[in-house]
Amino acid sequence: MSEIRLRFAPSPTGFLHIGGARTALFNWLLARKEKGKFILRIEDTDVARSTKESVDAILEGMTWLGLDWDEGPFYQSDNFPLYREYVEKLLAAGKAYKCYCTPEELDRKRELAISEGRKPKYDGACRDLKEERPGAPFVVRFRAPLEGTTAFDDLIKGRISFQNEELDDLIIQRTDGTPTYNFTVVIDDVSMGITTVIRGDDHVNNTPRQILLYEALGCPVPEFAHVPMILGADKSRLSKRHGATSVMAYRDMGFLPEAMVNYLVRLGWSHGDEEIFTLDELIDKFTIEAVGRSAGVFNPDKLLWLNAHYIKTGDPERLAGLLLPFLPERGVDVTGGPDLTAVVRTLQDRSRTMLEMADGTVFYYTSDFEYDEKSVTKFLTPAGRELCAEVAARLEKADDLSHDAVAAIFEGMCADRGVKLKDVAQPIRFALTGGAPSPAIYDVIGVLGREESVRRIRRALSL
RNA sequence: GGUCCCAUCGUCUAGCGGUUAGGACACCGGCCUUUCACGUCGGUAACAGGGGUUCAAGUCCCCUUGGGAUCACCA
Repeated sequence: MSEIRLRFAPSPTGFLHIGGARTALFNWLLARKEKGKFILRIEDTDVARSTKESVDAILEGMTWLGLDWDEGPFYQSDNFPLYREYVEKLLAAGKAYKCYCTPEELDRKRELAISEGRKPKYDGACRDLKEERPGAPFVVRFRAPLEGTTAFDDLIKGRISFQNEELDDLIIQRTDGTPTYNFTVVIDDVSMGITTVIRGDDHVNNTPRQILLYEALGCPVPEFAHVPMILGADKSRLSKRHGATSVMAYRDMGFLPEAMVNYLVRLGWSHGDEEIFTLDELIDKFTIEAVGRSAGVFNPDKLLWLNAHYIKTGDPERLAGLLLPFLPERGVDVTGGPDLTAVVRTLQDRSRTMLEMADGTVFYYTSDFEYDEKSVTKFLTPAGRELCAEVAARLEKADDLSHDAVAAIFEGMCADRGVKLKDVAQPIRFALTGGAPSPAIYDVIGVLGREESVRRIRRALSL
């Protein structure tokens, strides 16, 4: 069997959004699984709406998710001569014809049809025109069959069929000579040798027209797989009012790409009871047939849970690197402070996003924070002060600040003084962190180091 | 409105004729505990409705209802 060739073909009119990313992911996974090719094509025939910024944003999003492409990016705007050639070919074969109807005329007919309760499809006024009208502006329409049915076996949805009479003669070339979408996709998918088209659900209605075009061109029809839409909590199409829809916005909100990939793939696809998948596992286990047929609601809570999981189990060093961009805006400067990787280790279990983790780093790198007055009286009671002073003294003599060693110091003190751990840990936590929820206090001391820990305790005691 | 698609806990889903309808997120309890978390144990919660087919239907068929997509010289 020949190599499978798939493509992701976004139009560069905005950033890479959640839905597009999932479509790209499914294409990529199948390509990797079947050892085929994954091709990136930019659909920028709408010159007015397409921007370079959007192209960059889409590539950035793909790269962030780890979806690399084997060929491209190709730009449809580079293929205009090719499309023109095919239009001529169809025209010469009588499979397309020139239509001189003006947009105004068409609008009028459409309105009329709707008001009379008829289908608003092209009436075929120019379909059988005997002669050309030199100099007159025209569009080129595809001569679609009037009867019969066009059907295909969707890899996800099963057999879908349409009555040809429902389809009208679509415009393949505009008055200005530029080609239209339904035509360019077909030409490109043919010329790029695409064997399988995985795309959004919103394209099912375009599929029969495209199949007819393949047939008119005498080209093999690819397989189709239409992936269901992603909806917001109110079951309407996912949009800004449901929250961020840009993939990169999630990076900026402190999400890890592996969490996003894992979430996206599980939205509409499953493998038994499994929830957590690495990219490699996905390549191994993914099948397009297992993708569900119904639309799914985007659930930020579950994404958050996955993100927490990947932060918890992630490599601290890598996380430290990813954390860096979030620190300046919090006034955190790691130079001269505790080792960031060590800091990350204490925060992994309690951070659901890198943003939360970044917040958690602040006290480590702020040695002159303010102590809240109310809390001072709450934690630094006479007894608390006494205990803190002794901890400082014992810490000063300690040469090992490993978790176990610090634990031994605290436990030893509790035994000597006959107090509960809580009685000493809480005042110390307050002295070291300013009272914020913090990682385990033994670890905080270990990360802060002896000098800084003692200094902070003495400073609190001086209040 | 026409056409097309879809329908299991609130959400993502398992189920592919015979199950106490399973898992996950969220939620609610217990435990753990130096704060906050993590973790752990347990709990609430679903086959949209109606007809068939069958010894047997969440699973197959039809209808109803509900939801979504699409009907451009946009992609």
